[in-house]
Amino acid sequence: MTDFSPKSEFLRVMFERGYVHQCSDFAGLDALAAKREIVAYVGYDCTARSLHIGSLVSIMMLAWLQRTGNTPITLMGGGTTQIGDPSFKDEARKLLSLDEIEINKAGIREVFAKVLRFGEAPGEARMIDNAEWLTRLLYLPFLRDVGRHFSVNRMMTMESVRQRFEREQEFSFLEFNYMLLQSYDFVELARRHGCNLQMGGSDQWGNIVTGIDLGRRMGTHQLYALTCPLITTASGAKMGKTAQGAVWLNADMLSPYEYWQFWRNTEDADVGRFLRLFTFLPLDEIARLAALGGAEINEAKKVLATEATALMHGREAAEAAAETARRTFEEGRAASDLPGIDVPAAELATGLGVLAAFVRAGLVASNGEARRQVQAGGLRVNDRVVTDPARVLTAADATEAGAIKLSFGKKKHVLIRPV
RNA sequence: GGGGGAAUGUCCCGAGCGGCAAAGGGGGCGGACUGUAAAUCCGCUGGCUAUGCCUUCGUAGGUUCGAGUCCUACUUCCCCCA
Repeated sequence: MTDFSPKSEFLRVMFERGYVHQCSDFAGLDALAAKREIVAYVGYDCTARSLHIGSLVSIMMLAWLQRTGNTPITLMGGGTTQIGDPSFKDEARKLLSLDEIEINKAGIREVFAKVLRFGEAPGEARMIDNAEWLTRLLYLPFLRDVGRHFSVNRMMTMESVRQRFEREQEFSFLEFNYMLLQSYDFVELARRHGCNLQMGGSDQWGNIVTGIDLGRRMGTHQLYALTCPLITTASGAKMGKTAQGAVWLNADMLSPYEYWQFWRNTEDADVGRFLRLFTFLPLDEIARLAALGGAEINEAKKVLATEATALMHGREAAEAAAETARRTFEEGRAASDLPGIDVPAAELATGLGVLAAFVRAGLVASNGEARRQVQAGGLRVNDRVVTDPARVLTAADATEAGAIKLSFGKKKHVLIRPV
């Protein structure tokens, strides 16, 4: 794989930027890409109201695919989500109701229009839902047409599920069918839309090549697999976890400001790699930024944060987030567009306990935690460390900007606005 | 079908001779040092109207002044024999 030098622009970008983990046939895929004839899909199950940055690598792959003249398909898993992918899972996830799936699907759809151009013409992206065909399958015909091509023996030896069997953990027949459905999706997309490539995370390798196999047995054109590596941070942690949980892509789940902050806090050693994976900046520019040493690397992190945020939330929101961060961290002022909560003026008039205020702002989970943080010196009001847990906030604490700034640690700030 | 073991702080692992808000890790959070980084060191890591009160150890009962700890039944999981 390392000595392969691609002729097509698409594969060249994939290699240069670090998107490639495994491919079923580099040369074959390269030939298709050179003719700009790739029609590639990535499937997204509707397990939450928004995708998180775990899905971002594959979204970027689709974006590059389109930018290099090929055709992307985003497949919503309206059908497969009703089953749940067992790959590399310790236990079955709980079944989602059809209503939940619909809500999630609606939330997830939004993100793709930001990096892909949709339409009907060649080279324009399609959005398809596998519920379209999966919900209409008839059991016996499906078993006879598709099921007969699957070897249970072989499926049980697949890496993605082997642990489940080895540990003798429950593996339901429902889950067992996921692989059949995903494989069938690939065939269906090949037939309906001329799809010839499925991309995804490295954990999807088994499911994807099984689909290629099914295609061959069911007489489609040649299908291909291309997977990207699972992204971890330089210090080995799974990427995309914050105190609040996952790093969501939708603004209603995680504000652009917080999203910007996530990227801003990237480890030094990851800056170059993340710039290549998560921005469209040219490689020479990235090389220059990644070469910055010592404190100067912070400039590169700001570029990363702003570019990555602009991709998901728009240039304007990204610049605003950058500016808020600059005022907050570099000037130590209370930028007015920090996250904030409204508190009735009447309540402030009678006095609001600091502990309760921090809980209300969502910075700490309980009064008890707030109390402990006071002892640790982790809470500040208008940049002054809180030392007295009995302290009461009143309207007099509002600064000239008209708000009270609560800080938890060095990085989390919330404004209390009297209304 | 028979025999033996296990379920602990709702993030995970895990100690716990009847006095336990319950050892120790990991993870997470805060503080110090830095550069909003990493590494390192220190602290915290049930709730509350808080020198006290309330709720936690698979579920439901029982013994006891007092139960995570003992007894009974049930649930789930693991191991051995058949």
